[in-house]
Amino acid sequence: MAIQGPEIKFDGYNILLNECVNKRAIMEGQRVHAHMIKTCYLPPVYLSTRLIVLYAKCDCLSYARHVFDEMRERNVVSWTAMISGYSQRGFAHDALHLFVQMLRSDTEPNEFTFASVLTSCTGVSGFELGRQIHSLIVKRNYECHMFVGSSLLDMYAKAGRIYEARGVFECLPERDVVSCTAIVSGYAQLGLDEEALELFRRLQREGMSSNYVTYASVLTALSGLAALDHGKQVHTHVLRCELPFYLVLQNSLIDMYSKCGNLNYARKIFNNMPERTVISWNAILVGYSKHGKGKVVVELFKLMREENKVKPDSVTFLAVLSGCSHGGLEDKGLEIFDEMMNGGDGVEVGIEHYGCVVDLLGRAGRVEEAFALIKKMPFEPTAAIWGSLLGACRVHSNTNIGEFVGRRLVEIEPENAGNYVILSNLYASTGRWEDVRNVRELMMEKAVIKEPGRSWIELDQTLHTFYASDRSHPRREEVHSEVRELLVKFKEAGYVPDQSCVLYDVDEEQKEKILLGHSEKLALAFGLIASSEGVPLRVIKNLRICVDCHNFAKFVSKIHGRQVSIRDKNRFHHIVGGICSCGDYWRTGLRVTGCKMACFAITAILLPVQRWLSAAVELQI
DNA sequence: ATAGGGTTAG
Repeated sequence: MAIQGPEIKFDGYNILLNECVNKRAIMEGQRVHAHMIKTCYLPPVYLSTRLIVLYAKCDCLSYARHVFDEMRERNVVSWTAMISGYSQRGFAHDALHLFVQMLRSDTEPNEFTFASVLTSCTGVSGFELGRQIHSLIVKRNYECHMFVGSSLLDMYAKAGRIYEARGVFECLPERDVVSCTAIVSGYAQLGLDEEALELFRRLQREGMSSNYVTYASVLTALSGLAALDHGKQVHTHVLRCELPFYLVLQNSLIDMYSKCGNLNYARKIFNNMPERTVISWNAILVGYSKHGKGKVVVELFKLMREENKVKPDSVTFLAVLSGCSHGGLEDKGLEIFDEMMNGGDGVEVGIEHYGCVVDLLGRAGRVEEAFALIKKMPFEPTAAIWGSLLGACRVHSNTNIGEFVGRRLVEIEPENAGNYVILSNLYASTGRWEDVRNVRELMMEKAVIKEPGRSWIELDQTLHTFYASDRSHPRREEVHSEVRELLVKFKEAGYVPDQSCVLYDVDEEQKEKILLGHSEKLALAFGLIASSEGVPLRVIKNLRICVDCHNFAKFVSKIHGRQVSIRDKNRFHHIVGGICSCGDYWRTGLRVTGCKMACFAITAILLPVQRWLSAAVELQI
């Protein structure tokens, strides 16, 4: 590009800068900038604003800010350009700070400003501020503006206030792909998977259009439910649509297939990708890690480093470390952690990484070392980290450290009933009945049960959901009598109920009844009666599976010759012939009984027409 | 001249 001379007019600069913005040509932009400074002492507001946009888009925020600070006057557009520069690059604090300064300077924000600044109010911490900004928006009558509305509802959703988000959405006079996607993904990101899918289906019926972002969100919800058949439907559908940014969808599909228990599909998609981002690698690594395939995780990670096209990030290390932990590769995990500590790949060691290593050491029975690591790490240990160590103390019967950790946990996380259970079982194992009573009393006083236990199984494209002691399923009578029959059969084969996870202080018989009501037993029993012999059973559980149900599942696999896979909150358990891929190591889960019941069935994610189309296409993987 | 939704981890 040739710059003619000092006689060039302002609109000439404008055209040049416009080109630079479109091409993200930072070098050329800087030349134009330098030329401008030479020819005019202070450029007009709109030219400086163009420069701000250019620098912000090219990730040179400090240059952008410099231009902004040097401006002799600013208008709403220049303020907004700078604020959205910060917002889009993730500098939420700077964006908000500047927004407040803008208000102080008596510049009236417009719909562009609000849409942009709300992006920086994400998370629970930004929520209060977000609400204040909401009131400004209401006063200025921007609430029904499509861009502002989508941003606003997204802010509420990300702060966990889904009802407020839905309220904003319902008030929008018009809807488009973005606002619809925002609300669907809001539900999905909060783990309200059925709600997300139900809303998606309703909006589809009402004529919403979808793009790759929409399908990515739908796949998130399907991953959460492990709804494999529906996931395949969406897969065939997006293949037919030939959507742009297919890479993002491939990332989602890798995650979906691995969370639905189908690692082979996930791997095929990964292998066939023409290009991969760090998210693609992370998704497949996490997949293998959750399935306990530590060796594959390590091999893939090696490949990733050798290929050297994509840099590992902190999530990569999380996946690799937890892969080593679940796969029983302690030494390899420690080696990788060492490399991290020595700054090998330039990834900062975060508290989550320490958490993985604590888990890994604890699992290997190296409880003292795990404890020592917690004490010397430069972070305040979280409840999750103490909890992981407590689990290790339980498995490896380390009463000394266990007692210390248990007391600590009960202090910092008094609402979590699971902690009291482990602590009291620990006391019980050494005959300290007085302490057992005290802990139980404390539990009754302080603990709250947050999430009811729940399991589901997918058969013939329908998700059958069971809550603890469920009596709502249409075939409940059959299911319950099947569980009772299984109990008798399994006992003859050597099954002994393990009551250590039962919270309540009741007699043996009562405890056995509670155990039998556990939702995964109901789902397994239903799977046995509702599917043909030899069909593998795939059960998903929202919490961690308990020792007893794990054992029960082993008997299902052994006596009935079924492959059983159970995905719990933490990982997959693949059980064949009575042996589980997890090697019988996990932290105890918390059970709840007598809660509300429901039976949720979705039979199709896409509209009938699209379903018919999908059925005609073979999956191209 | 300035604007909104998404994919991995926790």
